[in-house]
Amino acid sequence: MKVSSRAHYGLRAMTELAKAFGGGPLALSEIARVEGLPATYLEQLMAELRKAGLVEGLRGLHGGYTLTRRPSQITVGEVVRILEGPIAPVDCTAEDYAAGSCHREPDCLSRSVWQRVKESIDAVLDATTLQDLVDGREGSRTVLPTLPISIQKVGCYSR
Amino acid sequence: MKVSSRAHYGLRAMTELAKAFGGGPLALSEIARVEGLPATYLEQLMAELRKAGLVEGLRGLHGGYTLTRRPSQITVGEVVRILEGPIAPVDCTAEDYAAGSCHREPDCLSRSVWQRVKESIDAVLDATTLQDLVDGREGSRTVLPTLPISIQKVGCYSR
DNA sequence: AGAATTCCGAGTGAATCGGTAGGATTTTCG
DNA sequence: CGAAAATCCTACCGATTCACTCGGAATTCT
Repeated sequence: MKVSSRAHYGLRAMTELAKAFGGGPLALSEIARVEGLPATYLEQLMAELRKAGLVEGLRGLHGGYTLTRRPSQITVGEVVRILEGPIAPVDCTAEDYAAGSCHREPDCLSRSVWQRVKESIDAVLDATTLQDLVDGREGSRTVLPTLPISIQKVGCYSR
Repeated sequence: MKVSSRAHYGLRAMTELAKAFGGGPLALSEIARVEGLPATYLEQLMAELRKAGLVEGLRGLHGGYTLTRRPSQITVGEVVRILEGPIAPVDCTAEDYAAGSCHREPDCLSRSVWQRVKESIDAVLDATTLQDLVDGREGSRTVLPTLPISIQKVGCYSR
């Protein structure tokens, strides 16, 4: 249950861009220096974030990267999914999983718990924006959909 | 954010043992057949679960494995941690992480979100017992400690 | 005795991961 | 213009990990 360094590095780069938001573009070399990341590797990650439309690159002298949206409008979930692929502890919990394509599904007892794990990860990642991270705040977005009932209970009991 | 096949297979094997609990020991070959898992690979996983004290093996004819505790007293979290290692999206969220050993910790903005991801995964895994899976029920154990506030909120708002 | 089973440790092929290398293109500035 | 600084693009690569196999020893029941 580790997150790849791709997602980890990429998110760190995005927090730097969030801090720099409003000023000019931030050079990749600068991000790499501040965060202590290998520049050429980070280059690949930025390319994917750019293709996904989260950042744009400006070439030439004084070039660099900028966020295409305000930091409060970009969730950690977006960033992670681009670099990490879909959040799915097991294949049959991925969004693109065709119901029934695992022939064991009818008598599979373990799927439900992985499904709840996935949903709870999604909930955290989608509730948190880059701005939240910069402000050192917990996730500010309330996520509406189906949450694990066991967790909802705990939340309510706690009052 | 995938779970290894070790944990996945191991949990499936444990659900079979949970179903068989109370009867005699269940042979590994039988588990492998029913679950469609490679027997010799599963053998390794069972060895780890045995060394951890979750199952015991009985050799010889009509031998096999049995759970050492009732299925309602074994959580999915225990099983997964044995086979998967500690749940930690990034190293600095592991239990054995010495605070401050990552020199970037003071200005690391991303750690908090990984910490909340870890806690929410733990919450799901520790709330669910093998008996819950057999009964097709959600996690029955309420987990007391610190849950992500954002999620608690959602739980309460939903009433 | 013999069959069925768990136990044990080494080995292996392929995939993935984290990272590098080299160069082309674009932009700014003197 | 021409040099410097930056992004873009594509291929490669070494190490590790992963999922799995193999061979055999020890144990237990019939």
